Amino acid sequence: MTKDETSGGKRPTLKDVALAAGVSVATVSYALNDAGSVGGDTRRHVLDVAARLGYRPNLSAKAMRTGKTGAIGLILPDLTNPFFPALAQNVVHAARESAYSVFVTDTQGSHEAERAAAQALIQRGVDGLIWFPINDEDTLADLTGGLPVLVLDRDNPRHDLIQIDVDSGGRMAAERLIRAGHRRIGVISGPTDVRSSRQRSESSAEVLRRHDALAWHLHNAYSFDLEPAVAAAVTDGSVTALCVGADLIALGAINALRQRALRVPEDVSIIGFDNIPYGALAFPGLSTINIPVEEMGIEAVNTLLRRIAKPAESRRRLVFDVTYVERGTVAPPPTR
Amino acid sequence: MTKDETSGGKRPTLKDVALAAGVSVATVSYALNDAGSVGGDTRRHVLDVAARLGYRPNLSAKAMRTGKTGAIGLILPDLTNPFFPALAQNVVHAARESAYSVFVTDTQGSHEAERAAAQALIQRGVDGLIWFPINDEDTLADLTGGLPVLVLDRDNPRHDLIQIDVDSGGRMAAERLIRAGHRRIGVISGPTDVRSSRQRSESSAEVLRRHDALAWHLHNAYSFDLEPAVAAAVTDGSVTALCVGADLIALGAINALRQRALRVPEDVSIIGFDNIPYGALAFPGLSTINIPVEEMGIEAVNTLLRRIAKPAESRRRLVFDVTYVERGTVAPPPTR
DNA sequence: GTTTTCTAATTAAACGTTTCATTTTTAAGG
DNA sequence: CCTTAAAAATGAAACGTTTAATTAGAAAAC
Repeated sequence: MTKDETSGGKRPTLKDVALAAGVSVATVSYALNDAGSVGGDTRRHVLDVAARLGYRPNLSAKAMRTGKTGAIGLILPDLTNPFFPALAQNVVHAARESAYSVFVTDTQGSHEAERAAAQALIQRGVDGLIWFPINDEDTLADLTGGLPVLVLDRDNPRHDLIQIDVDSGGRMAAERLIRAGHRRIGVISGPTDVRSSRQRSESSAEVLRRHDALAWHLHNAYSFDLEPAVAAAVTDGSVTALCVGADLIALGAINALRQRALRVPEDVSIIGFDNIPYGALAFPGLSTINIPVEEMGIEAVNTLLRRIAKPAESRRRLVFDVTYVERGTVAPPPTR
Repeated sequence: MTKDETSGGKRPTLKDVALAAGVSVATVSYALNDAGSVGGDTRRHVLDVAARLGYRPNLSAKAMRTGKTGAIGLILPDLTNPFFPALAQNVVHAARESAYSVFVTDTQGSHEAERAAAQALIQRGVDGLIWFPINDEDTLADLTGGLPVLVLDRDNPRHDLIQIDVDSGGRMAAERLIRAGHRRIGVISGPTDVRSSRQRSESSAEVLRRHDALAWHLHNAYSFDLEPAVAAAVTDGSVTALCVGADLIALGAINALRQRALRVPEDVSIIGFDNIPYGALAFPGLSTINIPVEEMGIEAVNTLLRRIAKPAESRRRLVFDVTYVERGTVAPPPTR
C-alpha cells in the first residue's frame, strides 16, 4: 500500500521526503522525531508525505550519527541447553517492545568463543549486552569498557546483576523430601566451577545434614549421562531419594534407575532444579524447582535499557524467587 | 593488551590511525582492506599501527557507506519449540564463520508478529533473511522487495529453498512398522496448514494403505496434549502401532498410553518425526525420523550468503535427506 | 515605528567509512 | 638526461542521519 511513489527502486531518504514536502531535510528530521520546533501544519504535512512515500529511517546512518544502534547482544552458553530458549525468547520479545533488536550468540561453553562473540558484538556497536557467563570467570573484563552489561545468574562486581535465590530453592527441595519421610537422601550437584550451581546443592545438603539424612553428595557434569560412580551410587540402594541440582541430570538419574528396573517414585523419589520443559513431558512428570526464566528475560532487558539510558545510576542487583513444582517424582520412601 | 595508546577514551577511528601512521585516511582504508594499491612497507606499517591502537572499524559507518550491514535476520516460529534451537545455534555459528552476525526473532506463531519482525529487520538493513514460515502463507511477499531471502521447509516461488525429503521419511516410518509385523496402524499428523507437515503423514498413510494396514488417520495440533478424540483412538485398542508426524505429539501419545497403563512398545509401538532432543531422553527412547537440522542451518547460511553475493544467480532449491533413528519404541505387535 | 523576543524554518557541519579522481613518486625506456 | 608509464599515495565527495548555529518572519513590547 505505502509504496514509494517516485519509485526509483531505492528506498526513500530524508532528502526525498524533504523534496516532496517542500521543506528542508532538518525540518523533516525534527518533525519525524518530535524534536526542534516545527509548526503544527508543517509537521502534519511532513508526516503525511513520509507515510505516502513509505519512508523508513536508515538505522545505520542514524547509528553512525548518534552512536546508538538500537541493538543489544545476548550471549548465552548454549542454545540447545533447554534452559535457555525461553530466556532468549523473552529477551527478544521484551527488546522488540522497546524497538530494540537482539543479536543472539551462543558460545558452546568455550571462553574463547565467549570473548570472540563479545568482541564481534561490541564492534557491531551494540548499546548493551545481556550476558549469561559460562562459569564464574569474568572473561570479558578487559573488553566491555564502559559498555552497559547485565550479568545473569553470576556474581560480577562491575555490572548489573540478575540472580536467582538458589539457596531457598535448594532448601525447598530438601525439605520436601524430608517431609515425605525420606531419611537416606543423595545429592547430585552440577558444574562445580559455577558458584550458583554449587550453592543449590550446598543448601540442599545443609538441610539434609541437619536432619541427619544426607547419604552422600556427588558431582556430575551438566549432562543426561551419569558418570559411572554417580550411576552406581544412585542405583545401589543406598538412597530412597535424590536431590539433584539440575533437571537434565535428574532425568539422567531417572533413566539410570529405569535401566536397572527401579521405579520412580515408588523406589526412589527425585527432585530436580531448573524446570526445563523436558521435565514436564517425562512420565511421571519431574518434580522440580522452577526458575522464572521468562520474567528474568524481560527484567534483564528492562534493567539493561535503563542502564543504557542512565549509565551513572548505581548498580542494580535483582534476585528472583524460585518455586517448588510438584509433579510425579516424589512419594514416600518404600516400606520394607 | 592492545589498548588505545592515545587513550582519549573514545575508540580510535581511521583518522587516528592515519595520523599516528603518518599517512592519509584513504591509505589506511586501502591497507586494511587489501584494496587499492599500497606499498608493502606502508601496508605493514599501517597494519602495525592499527593493531597497536587497537583499531576496530565502526561497522555502522561501514554499513552506511557500503549499504551492507554484515548482519542477517533469522525468523523462526517459536524458539521454545525444541526443533529450533539447534537450527538457530548452527545458523549463528555458520554466520560467525563468515563474520556475519544474526538477529534472531521468534514470531510466536503470529502472522502479525512475523510481518513486524521482518519489517524491523529490513529497516535495520540486514543483508538477508533466513525464514522458517509459520505455515504455507507467504506473509512477507510485499515486504522483502529485492532482499535475499532463504525459506526453510516451505514452498515459495520467489526465494531460495531448503527443504526436507519428508515423503521418504513418512514412508520409512510406515515401512518400519510394517516390517515389525504391525497390521493395525494409526497415523497422527500435525498442523494441516503446512504442506510439509501434511505430506509426512500422507506418505505414511499411503504406504500403510497399500499394505491394508491403515486403521485411521487423525490430526492433532503441534502439542504434547492430545485432543480427546485422538487420545481415545490411541488408547482404545484399535491399533498396535502409531505413525506420528511430530515427536512432540508422539511423546504426548506415549504419555496418554501410560496414563491408561498401556506399555510402549510392548502394547503399542510408536515412531515420531523430527528427532527433537526430548525424544532421546524419554524412556524408552523415541524411535523417530531425523532431520539434519544442524546441516540445514549451516547450508541455509551458505546459500543465503551466496545469494547476497550474487543476487542474479538462478534460484536454488536444496533437499535434505532424512534418516530413521531406531531407539526403543518399536517392537513386534503384542501376540494374543 | 522601532526594537525586542519568540517561533519556525534553514544551513551546514559532523559521524567514520569507502572510493573515485587526482597528484606525487618511482621506475623504465630511449 | 629527458620522457613516459606505472605504482603509490592523497584529497575530497558521498552515504543518510542529527543537531548546533543561524536566519527569516511574526508577534509583542516600548
